[in-house]
Amino acid sequence: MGRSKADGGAGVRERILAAAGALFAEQGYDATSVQQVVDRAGVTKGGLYHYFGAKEDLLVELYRAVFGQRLAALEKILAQGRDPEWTLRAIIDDIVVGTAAMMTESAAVSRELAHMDSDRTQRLQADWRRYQEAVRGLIRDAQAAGVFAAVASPELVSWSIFGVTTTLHTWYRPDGPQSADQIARELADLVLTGLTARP
Amino acid sequence: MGRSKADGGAGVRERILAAAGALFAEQGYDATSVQQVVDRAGVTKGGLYHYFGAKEDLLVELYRAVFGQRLAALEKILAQGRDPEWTLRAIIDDIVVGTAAMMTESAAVSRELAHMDSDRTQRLQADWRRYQEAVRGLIRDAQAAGVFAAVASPELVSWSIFGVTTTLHTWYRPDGPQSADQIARELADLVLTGLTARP
DNA sequence: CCGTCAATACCGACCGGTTGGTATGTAGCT
DNA sequence: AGCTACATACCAACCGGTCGGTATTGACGG
Repeated sequence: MGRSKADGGAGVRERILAAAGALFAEQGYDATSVQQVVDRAGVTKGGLYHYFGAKEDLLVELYRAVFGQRLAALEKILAQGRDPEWTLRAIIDDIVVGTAAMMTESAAVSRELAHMDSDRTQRLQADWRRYQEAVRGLIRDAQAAGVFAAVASPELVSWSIFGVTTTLHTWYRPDGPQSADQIARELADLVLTGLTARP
Repeated sequence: MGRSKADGGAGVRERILAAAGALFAEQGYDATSVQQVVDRAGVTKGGLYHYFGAKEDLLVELYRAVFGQRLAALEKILAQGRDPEWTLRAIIDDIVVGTAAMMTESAAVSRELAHMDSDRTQRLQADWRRYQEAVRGLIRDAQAAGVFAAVASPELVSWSIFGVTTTLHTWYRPDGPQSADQIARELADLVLTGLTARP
């Protein structure tokens, strides 16, 4: 069995992560056994535990892959210092398109995030809360400045946005009638029309 | 009357269901063992399997308790035959307040619904889809009649509403600053302002 | 009012199978 | 020789579910 190079093209570590992401998205974290992951990745358990210390590390790594990009994009958007309407639209666009681009991994992470509470995941959840607080702050400031109407609290608005993206995997299909760009634009239109409508 | 052991006064069946709902919400369905459920309910495994045929039946029962009420309320609202704005507002109010009133059970169900695929649960998911289709149809008709603006597709609007409610458990606290009524009103305001704003 | 019997409610030890994780081995490169 | 990168074999713990048994209840004949 000469399988040393040019196997699936990707490295073993990446194959394991991809298999884990797909299986977690399909069946859930707990319902997926380590054996299933290594079978799909075409390696053995020894191989997996060579690269990862525990099953939970797979989830953490997936989380980093998905969320690290979002956080980096957010800071880039905020750094531009543009008006609230443009900024919120850019955030919505990034989170929808970015989530759609890594659908399986995002689905796994958003579905399973809640039942991790070990020390390591604590930090990741803190990052996620920081992201949300940035969005809420943006809305709060714009409402205080009179740019956005106070139809709804910053909390409610931000949760509407995140609610759509965390449940995106239950209805979005890459080959469906609506593209990710379209969804992002519609969501931004709905939210921003609500926030900027004149009485 | 002869209660043998210290209990909450409720029947064994109800105690088991309540314990299961709480544990599923806290840890997830797969991560919760039958042993944990019976420990919290103060009974034994034999007792649980006297009332329920399988672990999955607990989820199904919980689902019925949560969703049956929503479906009944929807039909009552639609039966009134009022205008789309009033109807959509009533639906949003019911789903938010109703979900908040059974927070732990709703959290368990909405989180775990995705990875059930046995025959019995298939039917329940069909009911859920019917609920969604009713909301989408309402929006679609109102948009066609010119009552609602076409800022966003019926699908996107409906998913915004359901996205908030299925993620409600991650941020709503009964003793928090915002009551369920307030959240419902704000969500309805945000959505309906977006849908009825004049250009 | 009592004794009997059958049904119901519940117990707890137990089962086969699966789980996450590990100890040990080895092939190839440096 | 020593290190990395995996494979193989294996384990203790735990899983959902079963089963033979007991305590409690209620209907009924006498």
